[in-house]
Amino acid sequence: MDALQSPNRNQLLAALPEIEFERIAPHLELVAMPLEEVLYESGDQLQHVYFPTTAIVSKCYLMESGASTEIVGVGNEGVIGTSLFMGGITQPSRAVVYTGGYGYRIKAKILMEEFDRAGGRRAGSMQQIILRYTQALVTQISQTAVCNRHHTLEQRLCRWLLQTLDRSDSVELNMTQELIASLLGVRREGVTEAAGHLQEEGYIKYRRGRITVLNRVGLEGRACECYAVVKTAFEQGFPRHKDRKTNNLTSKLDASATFPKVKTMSGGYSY
Amino acid sequence: MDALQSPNRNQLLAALPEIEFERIAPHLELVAMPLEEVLYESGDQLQHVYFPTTAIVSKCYLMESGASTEIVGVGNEGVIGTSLFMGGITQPSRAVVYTGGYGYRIKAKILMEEFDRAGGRRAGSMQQIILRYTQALVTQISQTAVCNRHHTLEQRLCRWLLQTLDRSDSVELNMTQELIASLLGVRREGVTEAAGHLQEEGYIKYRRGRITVLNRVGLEGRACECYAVVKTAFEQGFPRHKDRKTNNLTSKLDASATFPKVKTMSGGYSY
DNA sequence: TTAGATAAGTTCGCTAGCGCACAGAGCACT
DNA sequence: AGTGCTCTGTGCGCTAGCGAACTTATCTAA
Repeated sequence: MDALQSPNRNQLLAALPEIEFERIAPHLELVAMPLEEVLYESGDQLQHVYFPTTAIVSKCYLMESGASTEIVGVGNEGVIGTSLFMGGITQPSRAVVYTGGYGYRIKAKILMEEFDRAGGRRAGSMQQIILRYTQALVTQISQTAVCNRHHTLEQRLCRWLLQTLDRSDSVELNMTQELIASLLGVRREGVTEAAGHLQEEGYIKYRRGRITVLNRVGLEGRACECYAVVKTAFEQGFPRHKDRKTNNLTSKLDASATFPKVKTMSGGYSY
Repeated sequence: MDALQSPNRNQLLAALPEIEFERIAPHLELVAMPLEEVLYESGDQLQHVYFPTTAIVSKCYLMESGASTEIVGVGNEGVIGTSLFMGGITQPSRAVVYTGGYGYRIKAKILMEEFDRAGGRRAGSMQQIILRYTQALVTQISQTAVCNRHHTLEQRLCRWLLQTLDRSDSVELNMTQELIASLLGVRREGVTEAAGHLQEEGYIKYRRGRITVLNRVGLEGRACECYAVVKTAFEQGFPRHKDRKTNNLTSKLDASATFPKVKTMSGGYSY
């Protein structure tokens, strides 16, 4: 199996103890998550929960005016479908893939059983992990609220690029300014201007739908405090860990072999 | 006991089934929550969890610049301290009382035990209620993010007034424009202008630290869609319910008799 | 190689909201 | 009645970001 497509590539699955992982492994299904795919619409009941490995997903709110804004992004550090565990209430947001890639999905019902499974008097590992992630999610969304109110377009762009970079395994991001603008909830021209500025200073290189980050540290200096706050919150909830070895994988996982390999640097994820 | 100071006044406590409520009742402690009191600072480990009855609390993020913005408000519809249940990770926000009143608090450890208590294979009621509330909280924070990005000061002010009104039991709110401005994350003068405008149109009356809402429906018309979105999300998670009768209350609860009564209309809460 | 499409860059007038400075207005306490 | 303090109102110049219309660059496919 391609190591990049191992479930371990998703940090939440990787954080699961062996026993719990083995229990759900037969139900994990590797799926392609192409650009623009909508995982769920606002108000949908969730059928599946997604653990991205290389794909990056955005939860967006679609305004009455037709405009759309990202509330939070989810990559291999997280899971899409937390509202399922929170009582199955629907959400007023949609989930869209904005960087095509792969991920594992699992039927909502099955994962829900694992979530409710208690270990003695305490909650099970799945529950612990999901709740911890949800807390990090809350921090991230909160910071977005603050950021939208107080920081400039350029600062927010830097933060967003860094977060996307952290979820990616390359310094090249494939996305148009139009797409970035719609996620940041600003004009496309605004992104052109800010990105042009960053380009002048040599932090990034922009070429028709492809950004190359040349100076990551520089970007961090230009981003607002929000980037660091979110990153810290995540690291607090999920301290660095060693990867679990993926032996004894069951049949369904081997389906990954049938998927085309994705060429990437095998860079570490540091979000 | 003053009905207004009954634990039932908090909607989450009221939603607890009798058995679960009785179990935690001896540990509930009625406390005064005066204006400006800080329940916890950014980064604190939580010692208590608070269920407001008449007080209203704001979770704020304090920026490096010294400015502060509200992330979400919590009144008798909710609870302060959800991060405790999410793995005990600290939050980068502080909780401050912005409308003085009362609430019940309970030691974190005790409530945590109740949270982890499973009913058979399924989660207990406390867990269900807290998680549902957390989901509503996420929606609310998300909407704040959207709102901060797209809506005008006046729209946000209307939304904020309505939400505060929903958590209150009167059409009179005691708060200065300065306070409102710091919660909305805008200039005081901006609030003066927007509030003055609403006053001209007869929606509200403003007099030195005291707002009277004269035309609630009018305000709803001026608010952005965010108000309705959040309200709907909350009603979906917590459909209207009948109040549980509060018989068999234990000793500690009677401590309420020693607190001064708060004069209010006995208006219904409709948030 | 050329045509068409899509992405990125540029310009211009406009507005919401900021920062600052200051002028009244209401309340509390002597 | 007066003093002082805190709140509210107003004016002015300034900036970030918007909306719209347009040009230029780059990629793709016939």
